[in-house]
Amino acid sequence: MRSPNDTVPKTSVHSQRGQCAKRLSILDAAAEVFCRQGFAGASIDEIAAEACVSRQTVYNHYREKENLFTAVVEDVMDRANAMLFSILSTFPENPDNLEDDLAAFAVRLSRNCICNQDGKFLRRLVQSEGERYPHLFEAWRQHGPGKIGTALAALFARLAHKNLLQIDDFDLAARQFLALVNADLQMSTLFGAKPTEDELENAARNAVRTFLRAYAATTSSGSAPAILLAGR
Amino acid sequence: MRSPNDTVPKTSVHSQRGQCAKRLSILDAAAEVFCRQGFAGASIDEIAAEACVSRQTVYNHYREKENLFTAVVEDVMDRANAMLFSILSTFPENPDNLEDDLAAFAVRLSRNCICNQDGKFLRRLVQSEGERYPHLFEAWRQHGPGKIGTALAALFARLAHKNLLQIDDFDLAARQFLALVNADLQMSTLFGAKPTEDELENAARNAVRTFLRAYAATTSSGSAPAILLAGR
DNA sequence: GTAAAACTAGACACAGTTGTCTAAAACGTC
DNA sequence: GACGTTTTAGACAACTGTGTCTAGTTTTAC
Repeated sequence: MRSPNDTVPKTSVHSQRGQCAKRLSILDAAAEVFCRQGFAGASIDEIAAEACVSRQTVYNHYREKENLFTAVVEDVMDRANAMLFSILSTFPENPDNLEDDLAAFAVRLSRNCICNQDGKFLRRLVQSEGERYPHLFEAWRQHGPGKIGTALAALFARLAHKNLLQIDDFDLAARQFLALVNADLQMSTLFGAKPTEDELENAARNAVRTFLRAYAATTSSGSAPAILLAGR
Repeated sequence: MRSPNDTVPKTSVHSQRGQCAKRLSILDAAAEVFCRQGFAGASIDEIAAEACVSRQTVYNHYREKENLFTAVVEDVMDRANAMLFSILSTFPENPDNLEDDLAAFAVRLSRNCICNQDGKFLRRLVQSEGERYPHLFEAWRQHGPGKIGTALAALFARLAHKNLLQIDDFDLAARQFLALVNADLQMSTLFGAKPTEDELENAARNAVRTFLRAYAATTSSGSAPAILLAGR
C-alpha cells in the first residue's frame, strides 16, 4: 500500500493529524475543495493553491489524488467522531427537564455534527462517491457519524430505564430522533447554507416536541403527560 | 440562449420529452451517467455509448454538456412531479383506517418518489451540484419534489379538518412525516441500494406509528386513542 | 555555519475531454 | 428510385488534469 519512496519526513504517522503544518494545511484545503467539487471535479492544482503550497509538496505527502482523498475522509471522520462523543458526554446523567435537555442536546448535535463543515463534507461525499468507494460508506457507517445512531440508542435506553421514555425499539427511536431533527434543517443543509442559531433552536424544539409526544413515558394513570398535550 | 444552427429536426419542443427515440435515449443515458459520476465526472463519450448513439448525435441535439445537463434535470423533475401528483391522488377521500391508509400511502411515496432512480438522481444532484447551480436547487424546491412538502401539508390539513389528526403547523407535520419515512431508508438510499418491498413496508409502518402517536386526534375523553397506546 | 531535509517553480510526457469538422452511410418520404 | 435529413465514424485542435523530473531555494537540525 505504502510506496517506499514516500519522502514524508520522519513523522509519517499514517494520516493521523500529526505535526507538520503543511500537511495539515493540505488536508484542510483538500477537504474544502473535494467538498465543493467532488472527487472528479477537484484538481490538485486548486488544492495546492488553496493550501498555499506547491503542487509538488502535495505529491510528496500523498503520492496521488486517490490517496489524498482517503486521507481527507479519514481525517474528517476522526474529527467528527471525536466531536460526537464529546457532545454525547454533555447529556446530563439525571435530566431535570427532559424536553429542555433533549432540545439543548439536539441543538449541539445539529450545530456541531450535522450543519458544520465536516458534516456537510461527509454527507455530500458519502452521497456522491459512496457507490464508487464502498469502503468509504462502510467506514462512515461503522466508524464515523453513522455511529450517532447506536450512541443515541444507548442514551435512550438509559432514559427508558429511568422511566423517562417509553420505547420499544431503541435503534428505531434513535433513527427517528435524528430524522426529526433533520426535518427542519434539510433545506439549509442540502443547499449548503448554514442555518442561523435561531433556526437550529427551532428545529430542535420542533423535533423534541414531536418525539416526546410519541415516546414520553405515560404517567401512572395511563394518559399522556398533561404538559405535552396542554400546548395544543 | 438558443443558437440559430441547432440542427434538431423540426420537432424542437425544448426539452419536453418529445417524439424522437434517439433524443429520449440520450436523455435516459445522460441521467444514468450524471447520477453515477456527477457532472464533472460524466463524459459525453460515455453517455453516447450508453445511449447507443454517436457522440456527434449528442452534440446535434444538445449543443453542449451544460445544456444536456439542464435538459436532464428538467426532464427528471417533470417526471418526478407527475409521479408525485399521481400518488397524492390515490389517498382516499374518506379514510376508513387512517393508520393503514397512511402506511400504504407512505409505501407508495417512498417506492416511487424517494427510492426510485429519479429520486436518487435528484437527491444526489441537488446535494452535489446544488451550490454550483443555484437555479437547480430553486427549481427542485419550487417545481420538483420539494413540493411534496406543501402537497402533504394540504393533505394533512384536510385530515385535521375531518378531526382525524390534531395538528398545529401543517407544514411542520409534513416535513416530519417525510423525515420519519426516510428515517429507516436513509441507509439504503444513501448507499444507492434499492430497499426491498419488505423494508419499504416496515419503514412506512414505523413512520406512521410514530407520526400518529404524535398527531392522532385525541378522543373526546382527552386521552390518546386506545388503539395507539395498546401496542406498547 | 553547515549539511540534510523540505519546499518551490517550472517544464514535461501522457491521457482524457470538449467541441468542431468532414465525408460517408442509413433512413424516411414522396 | 431520388431527395433531404439524420446519423455515424473518425480525425482534429485546444484545453485541462495527473504525475514525474530537475534544479534551485528555503527551512530545520546539529
